[in-house]
Amino acid sequence: MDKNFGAAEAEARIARLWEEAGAFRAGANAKPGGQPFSIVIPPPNVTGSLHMGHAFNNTLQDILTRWHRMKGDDVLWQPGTDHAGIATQMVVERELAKSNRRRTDFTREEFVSLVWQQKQRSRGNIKAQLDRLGASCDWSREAFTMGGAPGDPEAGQGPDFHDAVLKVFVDLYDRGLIYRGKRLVNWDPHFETAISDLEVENREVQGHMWHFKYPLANGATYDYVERDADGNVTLRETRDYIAIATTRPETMLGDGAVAVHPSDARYAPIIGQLCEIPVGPKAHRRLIPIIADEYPDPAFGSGAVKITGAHDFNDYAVANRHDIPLYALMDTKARMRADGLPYEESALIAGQIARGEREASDVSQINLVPDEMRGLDRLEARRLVVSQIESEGLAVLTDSADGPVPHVESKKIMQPFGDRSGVVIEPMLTDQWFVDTARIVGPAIDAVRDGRTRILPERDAKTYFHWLENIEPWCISRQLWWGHRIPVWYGFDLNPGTFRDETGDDALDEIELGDLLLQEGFVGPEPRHHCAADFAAVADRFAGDLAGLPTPLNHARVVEVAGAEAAEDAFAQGLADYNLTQDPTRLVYPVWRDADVLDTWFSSGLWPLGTLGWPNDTPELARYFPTSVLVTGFDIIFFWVARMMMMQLALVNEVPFKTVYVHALVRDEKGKKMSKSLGNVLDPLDLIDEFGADAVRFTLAAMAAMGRDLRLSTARIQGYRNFGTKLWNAHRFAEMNGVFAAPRAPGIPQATAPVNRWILGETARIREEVDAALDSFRFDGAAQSLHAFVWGVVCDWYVEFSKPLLSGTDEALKRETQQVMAWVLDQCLILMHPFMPFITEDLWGSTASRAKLLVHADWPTYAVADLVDPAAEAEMRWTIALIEGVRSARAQLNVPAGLTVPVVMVEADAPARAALARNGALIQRLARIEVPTEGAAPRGSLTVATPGATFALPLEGLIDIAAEIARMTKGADKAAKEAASLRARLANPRFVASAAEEVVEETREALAAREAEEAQLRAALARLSELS
RNA sequence: GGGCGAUUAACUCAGUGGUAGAGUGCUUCCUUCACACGGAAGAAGUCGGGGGUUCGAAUCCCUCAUCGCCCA
Repeated sequence: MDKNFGAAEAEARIARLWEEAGAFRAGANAKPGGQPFSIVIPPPNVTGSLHMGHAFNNTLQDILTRWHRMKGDDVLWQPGTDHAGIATQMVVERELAKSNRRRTDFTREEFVSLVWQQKQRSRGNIKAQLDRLGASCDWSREAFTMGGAPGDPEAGQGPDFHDAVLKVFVDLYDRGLIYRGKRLVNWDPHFETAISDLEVENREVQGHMWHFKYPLANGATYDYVERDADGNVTLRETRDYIAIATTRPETMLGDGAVAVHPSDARYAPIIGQLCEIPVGPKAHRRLIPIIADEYPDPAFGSGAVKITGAHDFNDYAVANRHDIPLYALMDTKARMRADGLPYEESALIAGQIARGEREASDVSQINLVPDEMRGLDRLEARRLVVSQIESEGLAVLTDSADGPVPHVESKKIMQPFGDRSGVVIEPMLTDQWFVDTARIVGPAIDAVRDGRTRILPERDAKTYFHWLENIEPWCISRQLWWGHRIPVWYGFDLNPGTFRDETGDDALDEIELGDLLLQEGFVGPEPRHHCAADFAAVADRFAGDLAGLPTPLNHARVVEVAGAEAAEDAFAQGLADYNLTQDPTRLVYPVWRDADVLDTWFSSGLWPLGTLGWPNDTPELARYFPTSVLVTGFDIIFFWVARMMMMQLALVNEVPFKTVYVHALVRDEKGKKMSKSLGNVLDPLDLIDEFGADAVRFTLAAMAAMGRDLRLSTARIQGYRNFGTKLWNAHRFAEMNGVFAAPRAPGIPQATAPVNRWILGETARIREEVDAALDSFRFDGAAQSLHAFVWGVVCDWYVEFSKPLLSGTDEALKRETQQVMAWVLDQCLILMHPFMPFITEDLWGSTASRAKLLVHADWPTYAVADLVDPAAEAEMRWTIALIEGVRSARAQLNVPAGLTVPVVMVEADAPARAALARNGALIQRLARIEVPTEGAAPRGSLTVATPGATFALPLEGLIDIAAEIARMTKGADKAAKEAASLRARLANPRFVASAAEEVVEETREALAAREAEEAQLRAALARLSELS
């Protein structure tokens, strides 16, 4: 054997071994009747690459997966990737940009096909990276959240996710759980799409707060009075304006009201009055009402807030409460609108609405952006608005060194940014599709409350509840090209009105057609829409809609066109053709499909069901659903976990998983969250290259304390790489000593020597510890126990103890030790395998001929009760104490390390004598002493005290008596101090009365031991002081 | 502003009622026939401050301070 494990060479070789054996296939190594154990991987972004968070996440899943597989459970770890709408579209657009091309240079179909090609190119990344990590997922079942969608070159090879997603949309739509509405949504002006509030990152940035005056209508005035906390008047003046503060002056153009708090006495006199927005051409200044609402904070700014319902979420709520119109000011790129009615006309209509002279029904054509600002960027418009107000003297002034100046505060403000685009998000009034989450959230809350799904750590259940209990409608439409296109088609809302086919000839002549088409309301203002999984189904619905129309319009052929404009043309063309030919087959009813796609999370919300083949009734679905465990980061509890819970419960009325293990984040060395936009992402492959996958995995597991972020340091990884080497060299030692060559009986070896009986017991302890830790998802506990056992027990002690036995002359003892060591090392490999799969599999294969790969080895079930021999354990503890005592004394007194010294047993009780007799060989070797003789302590000797015995190392002349006195005094003092503390505790009657009996007993024993130790050391000290 | 969490050895972190632990680093010694990615022996913490509950508190409660995260 080499001195080190060659990770780079071995990892690839072993991965191939597993692959060729189909070792990770669903159900591999399952015992007859094995319990199902299933995990779905949190699907990584298909065009992405794995960062440390993924490495962490997948290491934990793999540990659980390998552990259960070895236990003989029927295991499935389901892998796959996510189509990641915006992110993937962005990757392709960025690629195109390199050759100066844009998405819009292509048709939608062409572009989507480019994305599929990109997906083909990059999806191997994820698998290759997971393979490097040793992730034992069943790649034969790889799934993709857009599998089977139009254009998928691999359609039919995996689960048809597209089918499932559309089915769910249609199902929820039919149940009234999905609706379309014009709502204020977060709009990303870079990607020109709506995004959900979870995709918005609120960041504090440096901003400004401007203070402006809104003059009261018709020059009205009021007494403005400010009071201090005691009610004393601190300011009284007559004002003809109301002051507002804003961080976004450009939105003033769309103001619909000024709001004050109903309790705010300062403004009570003017509630209900009108005031003037101080921007825009003077001739068409708009008046807006001053209203009372709970929203404004009287203590903030002036206490008065301008209400711009179409551009702020808080204002939107106020506007809805007070029926204030929502005037949109910006286009999809967040530039000031240039469409709609001219400013003058818009201002006029808005004024009529404000005065109650006109209904505020559809205000979308009203564009209150003054002509000179139309098309400007929002920030340019802001500058213009500010300068206009200031030049007109309507800014609130404040004193400065140069006299009064406009009051502009520099302050930190919270601003929303798109988490992908990084641009400032604009609240935007648009038509979108929503899931009525309030109606499906109940079962998701109940399932966790009643324990059908358990969230670990428990604290994260609070986050889950908090979010679900305050859930907002979920905007699921995205204005993208890459994604599941919404299965909704639109067509004109045609109404026969009062038209009758007077001629009764089931045909329409030119006059009749004219009567029909020109009558008011023939085409309704909003298109009709129908939802179905495909065009054929939806065409039937539209055909049904046409039934009420006069013949032959009621038999118009439903055809699909690109959009509303194409539909107008097609419809007109059909009518014209019919009119010319009277051939009813020329009549068409054109419909067009919704251009939007679904939020990626809508499809990944189906992940557990969809990957298992739902809606088909597959054997895997029956076997592995609900899944056993979901392992995921806390940052997507809302995004994903909660939505999966809601969706699976809404669809099949079952929870998607029984346990959710929520892990913390892997942070960078500064404790910052790793993110693509920050560019501080670490590549786990670099670490694997440097230290090996086993070391990286073990480190992550050892640091996986529940609910706490981990900061990865390479020093720690290196430490666990060394740990792997340690394990390796223990095997190398065993090989050199014939351990693997010796004949072996199956099962747990019989042992007679205390050292062998002892290590069997220690192995049983560690097996129980590891199982208990993994049962409770304490990955760190399991890793640390294994580390302490393999290094601290097996390598430090058992291997050392074995040396004199393996090289000794007692052949029976030698054979026994070889067999026990072979077994113990096998147990190390088995128990370590879920954590360090590569090195253990390699050693497993190279140290014996095996019936099965280690990945399929049987996980042990032996217990402490079966294997621990208390007598052997006590004896070995004593042996270790003696060796450590001798070593410590030697080292502290600078006895040369290589020198074998004589030893005299000064006193010893029966157990100590027995232990010495049975373990003399190991003690002599490890402590470097000669065969002990019995007698009084010679002059000038070192003293070593163990429970029940005192030994002396006669080293007169070699040692410094004063140093020995100091050492002994220190030891005696320490024992005395501890004894005193124990004595005090036992002297307290309330301790004896109220503490558990075994605690009291332990304390008594500890006291006795300390007292005995002190006595031994004092006696030795007395002898020493005679010398000096 | 609301919520959650953290504060333990020089560093990174375990440890939820019974004598303070790990990895790395540090000191001294050892190239002893598994391993220098090693061995042996050490030094090192008033467990953030204060108060309380308890026979007993790093651990439970209160409070303060500092830091972090999430939400507004």
